[in-house]
Amino acid sequence: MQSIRDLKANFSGPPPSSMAAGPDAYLQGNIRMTLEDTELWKTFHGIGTEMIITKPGRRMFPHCKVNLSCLIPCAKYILLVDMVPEDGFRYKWNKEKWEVAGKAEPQPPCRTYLHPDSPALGSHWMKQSVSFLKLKLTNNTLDQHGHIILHSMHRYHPRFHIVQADDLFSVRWSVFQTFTFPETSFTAVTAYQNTKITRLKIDHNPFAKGFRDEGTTKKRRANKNPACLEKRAKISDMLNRDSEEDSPPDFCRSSYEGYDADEGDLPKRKEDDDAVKEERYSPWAAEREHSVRTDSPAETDNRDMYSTEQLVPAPASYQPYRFHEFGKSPSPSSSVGSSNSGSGRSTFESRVPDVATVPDHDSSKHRTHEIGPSQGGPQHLPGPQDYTGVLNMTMAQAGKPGVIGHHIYSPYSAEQPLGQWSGPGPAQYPPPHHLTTDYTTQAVHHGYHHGNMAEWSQYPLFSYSCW
DNA sequence: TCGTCTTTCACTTTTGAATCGC
DNA sequence: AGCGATTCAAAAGTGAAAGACG
Repeated sequence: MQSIRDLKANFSGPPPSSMAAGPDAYLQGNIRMTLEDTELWKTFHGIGTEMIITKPGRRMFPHCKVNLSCLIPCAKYILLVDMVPEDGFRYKWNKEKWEVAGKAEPQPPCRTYLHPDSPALGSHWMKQSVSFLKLKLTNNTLDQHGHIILHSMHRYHPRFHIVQADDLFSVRWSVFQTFTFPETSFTAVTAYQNTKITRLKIDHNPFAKGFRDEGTTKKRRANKNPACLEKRAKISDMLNRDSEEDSPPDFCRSSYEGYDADEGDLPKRKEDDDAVKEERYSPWAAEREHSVRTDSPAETDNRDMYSTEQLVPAPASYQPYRFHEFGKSPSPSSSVGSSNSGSGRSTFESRVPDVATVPDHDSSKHRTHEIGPSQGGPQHLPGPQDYTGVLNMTMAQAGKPGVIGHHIYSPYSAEQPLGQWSGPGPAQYPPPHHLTTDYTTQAVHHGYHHGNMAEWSQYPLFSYSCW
């Protein structure tokens, strides 16, 4: 097997898709990932997607659902998702648009969501769409449920990783392929700011059916609380006015208008989807135009922001953005490049070696160093990717003799109650549990790997710092 | 102290999985 | 064993109150 270090050289520049493959995985470079419900995502994105985050954790809506193809049917893959900050700013909703409100908070412990089916054969991943429905977002930095921790009023986008690996242990030796989709970026909030987003969510999320202004529910609500209906009418009226008259040029209108006109019939709107100009109508456009922050990534073309992430082949439904303008990517690794020296290393470039060559260091120590608020302030951009978390998950074997002294959650350890996670965290966060046992890669317990992988999906895989 | 912004919590409704009975 | 009805936990947004901050 080619050493990862050797591979590094291969990624000193934008790798052609064929090169995106790792050792023994030449096909990886051809992996295709397409986002499902892109129309819905684009509709939200056109307005400025917001995702509620709560202490107990909140699911995303729309939720991430992807299709994979060009995997090796008989090879095993692991699928992961993490959230990366779009930029180093905190935002506020002011007068119908988002504005920069200062520097971002120090990044909370970074967590990665492992798809419960992982690892699974390529054929398994390809036979149907892969849903991340159960992925939850929280603003609770003390969260012990493995939810992804985000800061409110900050912007993020999900990043999907697929790794060819027979088990979690071998992840560290594998090459990650990372995919991002511009339309999935969102602002984490504790309460919806944009009423249009609220409306969209209500009309598309089955669980929010009860709040729709139609059918029996409407009558019931009207009877119970006329004031509520009145308010809704107001909102509705406001929305209409928005789209009809003084809709600010910087504010999206087309997508929502179309939506309003044909409520709950998304597929039909597809025809009008050309109207969904994510760039042109996104509320973020306002920021790009009016924000005093000229250095805000928001000012760049949205597509560029993802370019460094893309190793994506070009799916019909979504054209990935390939490597260009590396330095502008909000992704941790690429940001590092731009912040450090402007070298503009691609995410992929940095990631590959990081994954495989990560030393068995004390990640908690490392972490404190990396994430701490002292790290040059909120604007400090993501540090080098530290994939020791991947090791952490392998640790899993909890309780098995072995390896690295990483702090990890161990569902198998009697000493550690389920729900304890172990992402090495910065000083301001609760100290991770320390396993009394160490691991070595040889300590892999095969039985474990074929056990309930789903349990691991709730625990941090990547302990790297995002900032 | 006051005002604004953000977060939290109780509430209502719907969904869907689990359970029970025929 | 299979099917339909029922139960209940989880998930959704609302709106008011509390908390944080300048």
